[in-house]
Amino acid sequence: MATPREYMSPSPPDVRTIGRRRSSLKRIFLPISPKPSDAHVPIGDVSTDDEREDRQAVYVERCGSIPDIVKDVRPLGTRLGKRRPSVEGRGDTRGIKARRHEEAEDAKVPSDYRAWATSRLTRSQAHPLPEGKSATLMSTEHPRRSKVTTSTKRHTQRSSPIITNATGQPISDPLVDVTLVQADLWHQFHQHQNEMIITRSGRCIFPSLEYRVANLDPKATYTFGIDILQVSPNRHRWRRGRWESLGEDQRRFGVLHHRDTDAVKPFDGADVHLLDTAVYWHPEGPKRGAEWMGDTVAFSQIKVSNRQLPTSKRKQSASAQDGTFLLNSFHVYQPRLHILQYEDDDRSDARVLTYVFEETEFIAVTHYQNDKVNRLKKDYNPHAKGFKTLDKANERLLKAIRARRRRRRYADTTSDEEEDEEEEEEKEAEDGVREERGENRKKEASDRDDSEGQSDQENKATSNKPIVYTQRKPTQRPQRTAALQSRTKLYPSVSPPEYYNENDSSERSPTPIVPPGPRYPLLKVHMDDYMPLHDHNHIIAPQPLRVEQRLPSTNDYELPPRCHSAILLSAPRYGTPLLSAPLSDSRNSTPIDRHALPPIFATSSFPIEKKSPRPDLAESVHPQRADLILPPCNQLFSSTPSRKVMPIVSVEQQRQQSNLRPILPARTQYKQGHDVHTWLNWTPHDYPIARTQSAPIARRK
Amino acid sequence: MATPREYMSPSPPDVRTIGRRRSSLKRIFLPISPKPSDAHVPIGDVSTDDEREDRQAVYVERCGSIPDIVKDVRPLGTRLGKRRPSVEGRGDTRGIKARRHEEAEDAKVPSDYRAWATSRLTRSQAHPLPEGKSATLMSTEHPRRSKVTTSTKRHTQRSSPIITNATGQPISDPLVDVTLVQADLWHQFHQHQNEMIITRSGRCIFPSLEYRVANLDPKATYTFGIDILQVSPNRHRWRRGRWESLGEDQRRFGVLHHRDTDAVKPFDGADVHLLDTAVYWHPEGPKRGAEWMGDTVAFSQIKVSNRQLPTSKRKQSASAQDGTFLLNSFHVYQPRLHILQYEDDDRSDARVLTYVFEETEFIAVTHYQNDKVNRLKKDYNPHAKGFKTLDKANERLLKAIRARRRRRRYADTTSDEEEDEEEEEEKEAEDGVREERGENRKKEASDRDDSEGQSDQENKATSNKPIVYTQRKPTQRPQRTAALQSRTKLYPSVSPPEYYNENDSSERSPTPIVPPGPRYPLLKVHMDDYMPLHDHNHIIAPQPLRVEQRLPSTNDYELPPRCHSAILLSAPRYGTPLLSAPLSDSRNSTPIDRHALPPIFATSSFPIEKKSPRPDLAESVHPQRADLILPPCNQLFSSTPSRKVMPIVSVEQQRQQSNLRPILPARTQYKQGHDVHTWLNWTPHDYPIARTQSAPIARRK
DNA sequence: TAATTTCACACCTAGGTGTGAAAT
DNA sequence: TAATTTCACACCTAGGTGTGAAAT
Repeated sequence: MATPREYMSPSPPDVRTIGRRRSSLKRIFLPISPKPSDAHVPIGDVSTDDEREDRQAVYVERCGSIPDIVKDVRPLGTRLGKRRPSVEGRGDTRGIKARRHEEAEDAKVPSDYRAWATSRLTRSQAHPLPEGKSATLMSTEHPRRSKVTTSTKRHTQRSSPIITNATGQPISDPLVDVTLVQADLWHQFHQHQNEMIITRSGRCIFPSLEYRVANLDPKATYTFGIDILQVSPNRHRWRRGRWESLGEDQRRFGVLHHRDTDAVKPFDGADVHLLDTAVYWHPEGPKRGAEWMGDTVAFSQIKVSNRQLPTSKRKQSASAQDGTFLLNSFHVYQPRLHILQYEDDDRSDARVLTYVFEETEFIAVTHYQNDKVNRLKKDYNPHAKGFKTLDKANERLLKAIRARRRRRRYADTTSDEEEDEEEEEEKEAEDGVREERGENRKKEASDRDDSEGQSDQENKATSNKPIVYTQRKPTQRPQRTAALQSRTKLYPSVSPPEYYNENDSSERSPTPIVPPGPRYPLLKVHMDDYMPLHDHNHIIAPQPLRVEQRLPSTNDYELPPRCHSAILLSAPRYGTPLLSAPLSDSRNSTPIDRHALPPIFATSSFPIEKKSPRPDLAESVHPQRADLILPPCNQLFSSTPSRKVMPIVSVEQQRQQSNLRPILPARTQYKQGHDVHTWLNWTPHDYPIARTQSAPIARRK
Repeated sequence: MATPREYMSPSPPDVRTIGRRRSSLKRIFLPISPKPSDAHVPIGDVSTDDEREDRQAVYVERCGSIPDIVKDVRPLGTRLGKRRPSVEGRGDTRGIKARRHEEAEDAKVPSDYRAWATSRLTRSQAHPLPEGKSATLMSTEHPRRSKVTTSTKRHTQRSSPIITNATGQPISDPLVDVTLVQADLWHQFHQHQNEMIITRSGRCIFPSLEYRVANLDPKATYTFGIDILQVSPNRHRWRRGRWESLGEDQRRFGVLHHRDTDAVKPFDGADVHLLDTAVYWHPEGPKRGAEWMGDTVAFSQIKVSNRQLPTSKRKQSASAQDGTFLLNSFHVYQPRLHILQYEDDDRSDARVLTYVFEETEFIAVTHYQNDKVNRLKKDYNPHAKGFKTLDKANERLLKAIRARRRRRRYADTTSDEEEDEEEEEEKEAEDGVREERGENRKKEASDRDDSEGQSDQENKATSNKPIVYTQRKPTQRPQRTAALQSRTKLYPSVSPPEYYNENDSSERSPTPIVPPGPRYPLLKVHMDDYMPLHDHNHIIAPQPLRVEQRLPSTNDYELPPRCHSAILLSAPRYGTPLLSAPLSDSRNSTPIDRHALPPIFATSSFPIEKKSPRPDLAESVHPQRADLILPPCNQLFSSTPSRKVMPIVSVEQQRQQSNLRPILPARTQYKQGHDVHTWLNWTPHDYPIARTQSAPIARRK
C-alpha cells in the first residue's frame, strides 16, 4: 500500500544529476502486501463509483474488512461534476529566446536562493508529462493550462512527483519519498470537502501542511516550497448540505496566481500556467538533504487571506513570500509541495519535484458552511479548544487532577492509594468525554447537513471517529495482515542489499527477516496525530503511538545489534509531541557510553523537534529516563510484529523523573508492580500502531 | 572607535583558507575618528582606575564630553580584587597521537555537524596565543588553564577573536566583525554586575545573547556556538550593597565545564581548559556566511539552570545541547561566542573564532541580590511587565487609547480633532511614566544598595538612564564629530576600491564621499534597542532609530544611484522590531518594477526577521507604504550626515495602511499637513541615530 | 433582500517573569 | 540560626480560534 507511482521518463534521465541513484535503484523492503492488484488500480482519475468499489474489494481481499478510511473517498470532482478528464496538452508557450534571457539574468544574481528558485520553478512549468499518466486538475474548458499529476485516491498519503531538470525535461526519481504528516486528519476533512476560513489579516490553515521526506541526497542542497493552486475558475455555493458549482466566476476581482499580465483575466486560457503561482519557500531556506530529512518539513507560517491588493499591478509582489496566499472565497484550491534540488552553487542542473496531496484540497470561505467541517476544526485545532463544548466536564476533572497533583507534590508524600485514586479520576474524565460525545452525536444526527448522500454506514463511521481523533477499535483493524513496513527506502551507497526475504513472504503475514551484515533497522516513533486532550503530564484521550521502522541509510550509524532503543516521550508544544528514540545499552545495565555512539545517530536518524528541543536526550538515554524501551534491534523484527511486546519501564520510575514529564498512552492500566507493554498493530495507515497494556513486572529480566 | 584588535599570527596564515581575503584586506571606511590613541590603549587587563581615566580622556579629546556609557566601566575584576594577571601558560597537554585518533574518528562521522564542531573546538583549545596579547580570565592560582583574549574595556561592544586553523595555529582574520546586539542594555546591567537567576527548570538569560556578524565569507560554511565559562573558582556573596568574594568554593557539588574526569575536582588545575565546556551550537545549524550575515544571530533558547545531574558521570552529556547550561549559584560566568568556519565538507582547514563580550559576564543567583539589577530586569524584560509598577497609569491610558481607536474604527469616521485628542492622550501617558519615574528615583536613592562606592556623578548618570532605556539628551551627544561610519566592512572581490576621501577627513567631521563606479552604499536600519512600551501601533517611550551604512559586498545588488530607499517599520514580535529597507523608484513616481530589482538585494543586504517575516515587502515598497524614505543613495553621503534630513511620508498616509501597523518614533509632533523628518545624529555607540521631527508638507516635491 | 464579509470578543495555547512564603 | 533554594502564583507577551452581531 501507498507505493509511490514512478514515472518513467520518456527522455533518458540526466545521468549527471541522479547518477548512481538511478542505476542502483531498488526497493529494499517490499510493501507488506505487494499485491498484483495494487499495481492494477487505474492511474489517473479513479473517482467513479466502480473504481471505488474495486478498491474496496482489494481491501476486503487483503484485510478481511473495509477500513473506514477508504470507504468514503470521494474527490471533489465527483461532487462537482466530471471535470477532470485526462488531457495531454503541452503548454510551453514561451520561446527559447525568452528562456535563455532569463537564464542569463539568473547567472547575474547567484546567491539569492528564493528568487532563483522561483524563476527555476516558473521556467520548468510546461514540460511534457511522461506516458500520459497524468490527470489535469483543470477543467476541459481550458485545455491549454499545464497539468499536474494526481496520485490515485487510495494513495493520497503519498504523492507522485513531477520531476524536471533545468531545461524542463522530466527526470524520474521515485526514490524521493514524501509523506503527508497527519494525513488521516487531512483525510477526515477531505471527506467532507475541507473548508478554510480566509480573513483580511490572514488565517492559518489547519491541519498544517507538514511533510516527511526520505531518501533525498543527503549532500545535495534542497529548497522546499508551497504554492496554492486555484483548481477551477468556478465559484461554488453551499446549498442543502452540499457544494454546488455556480459556473465560472463572472466578477472582475483582482486575480492572483496570474502572471505578469496587465489585464485581469482569470482563466481565459492564455498564458496561464498552473505553475505561475507565487511560491512560498520554506524559511529554513536551502539546506542539505540530510538536514531536511532529520525532521518533518512544516509550513506552519502559511496563511490564507482574502484581502485585495491596492493596485492590480502589485498583486504578485505582495503575496507568498511572507506565507500569505491571497485567495478568492468559494473557490477551490489545491496546495502543492515543490522540492528544488541542486548541487550547491552549480544550479544549472537543478531539478524540480512537485507533489500534490489531494487531501489538502479545500474551498476558501469566510464562514464555515459545512457544520461537519466546522466541528472537525473545533475538535482538532488546539486553539479552538474553547469551543469544544463536549469537554467542559473533562476539563474540570483535568483541573482537579492537576490541582491535586500539585498539592501532593507539595506535601511530598505519595502513597499508593493516592496514586490509584488519581488514575481513577483520569478514567472518570475520559468517561465523561465519551458520554458527552454520545450526546453530541445525536445532535449531529438531527443536523440538516446530514442530508448529504451518504450511506448509513458511512454516517456512522463519520460520527464515530471525529471526536476522538485517534480512536479506532482494534477489532476493526485487519490484524492478521499486520506487519512492519519500511516507510522510507534506503538510499543506497553502492548496491542495495537484499533485506527482504521473499521466500518467506506469504500474502497474509510476510515476515521481514533480520537484515544481514552490520546494518540493523532503525526505529522512528511518531505520535504526530493530534491528541485532543492532554496536559504536560497526561493524555486522556486514547492515542496511537506510531512506530516506524526504517533501514539505515548511508549516513546512519550502525546500531549494535543488541542495543535497546529507549524512547522518550516529551511534552508536545503544539499538537505534535517531541519524540526521540535514543539508545541505551540495555535496560538494566549502565547507560551506553555516549562516546561509543556517535551523536550522528541521533541527529540524522531521529526527528528532533525544533522548537522545544532536547537533543541532548537523543544522544543516549538512561533506562530510567525512558518512557518506553524497545527490545534489541536484532530481535524486534524476528517474529510477527502484530504481537510484538515492547516493555515500558514501570510507572513508578517515570514518576520519579517528574521533571521529564513523560506522556503515557492513556487507557493503560497502570498498576504498581506491573510493567507496561506495547505491541504493534497493523492499520490501513501504513504505520503499525503501538498499543499499550500493563503486565506483571516479572517479565523484566 | 570599536576597531577590532587584529592578532598578527606568528606563523604565516593558511593561504588556502583565507586566500584573497588576506591579500586584499583593507579598511574601506575609516572609523569616524581613526585616532592613533585608539591603537595605543593597552591590550589586556585595563581594569585599573588609571586606565579608565585614560580612556575617558580619549573620549573627552574626541567628543568634547564623556559619554555616560563610558563612565562607569568597571569590570568585575576591579571589584572582586585583582584576579586577572596576564599569564602566558600554554596548555596543550594532550599528545599528537590522541589528536590524530580523534581526527580519524571525525572522518568516520562526516555529517553530524554539531558533534564535529564540538570536537573541533575542543581540539583547538590550547593553541599558543600570539604576541602575548592575551589575558587569562582565570586566577593565578591555576596557571595551567588555557586562556582567552579579552578585549579592552572600552571596546566591549565588539570583541577580538582568537582564530585558529585545524591544527590550533592562530590565523589573523580581523575582517570578521561581530557586534553585540543590545550592547548598551548589556552595559547597563554590567555596570551593576549583572545577575542571572538560575532555576531548576532553567531560566532564560536576559538580555539575550544576540550578535550581528559582518564580513564572513558568504560562501563558506559557518557554525555559531555559545559556551558559558566559569570565570573563577570563587564563590561570592552580596553584602552591604556590594559583591565580595568568599574565596574558592570548598563544597563538592557537581562541577560542570569539567572534562571527562571521574573525580569531581573543580579548579584543581589538571587538564581543565577553558574550552572544555559544553558548547551550545546554534540550532539553525551550519549555514553559509551570506545567510548568517542576513540577520542577527540570536541564541534565545539558552537557559541557565542549577539542577544537579543525577550521576557525576553524565554531567557533560545532558548539558548545552538543549541550550541549558548548568551553573553554580554565586559564581561568575562569562558567555562566549564561537564561530567555526570550514569550506563545506572539507573540514580539515576549519577555523575557530572566539569572541568574548565582557558586558555579558554575570553572577548566577537564585534570587536577585542587587535591587538595581532587579529593577533593570523588570524595566526591560517584556515578560516582567507586570512588575513595572511605574507604568500602571501609563497602561491604563494605553488601554483607553486602544479602546478609543477601536471605537473610532468602528464608527469609520475620523475627524482631525479626534486625532489630536488621541495624540494628547499619548503624550499624557508618556508624561505619566516620567512622573512616576521621578518618584521611583527618589525611592531608589534611599536604598541601602546605593551605598556602593560610586561618585555622585556616576550615581546620577546611573539613575537617570535605566528607566527609559533609550532616553538620551541630544545635547549631551558629541554632535560636532557626528558622521556616518561603516559598521561593516567590505568583503572585497578582487581589490578594494578607495571609497574614503582621506583628504577631506578632518578629525571632527570626516566626510565620506560618494563611492565611485556603480556601487553605492546600502543602508541598514536597526531599531533593535528594546523599547519599553509599545503596542502594535505606537511606541510611547522615545527610541532611537539606527541607520547603518555599509558598502555593497560582492553579493549585493548594485543600486541605481538615484534610487530612494523606502523603510518600512513593522511591528516587533519580541523586542526587536522587524525592519526592512526596501527600495522604491522615487518617492512620488510609480513603484519600482520588481523585475528590474532582483530580490537578491533585499535578501542579502537587509535583515529580515525570521519569526514574523514580511520579506515580500523587502523586495520593493510602494512609497505610500513606507514609513520612512531616504534620499537617493548618491546624495545621502554627500554632506555631513549629522543633519541629513530624511522625510517620512505623512501620518495620514500611514493611517490609511492600518493593516501594516507602522511604528512611528514617539515624541514626534504629528500634525496633519506636515511631513515627518528624520536626521541622523552621531552617538558614542557607533551608530548614527535618526531623530524624527515634523515639518510642513511643502517639502515634498 | 439575500449573500457575503468584517470585527470585537471571549477563550484558548504556550511560555516567560519576579514575588514572597515556605522549605531546605 | 542564617543563608539559600523551591514553588505556586499572579501577571505578563504573543498569537490562534470560532462566534455572532453588524456592516457591506
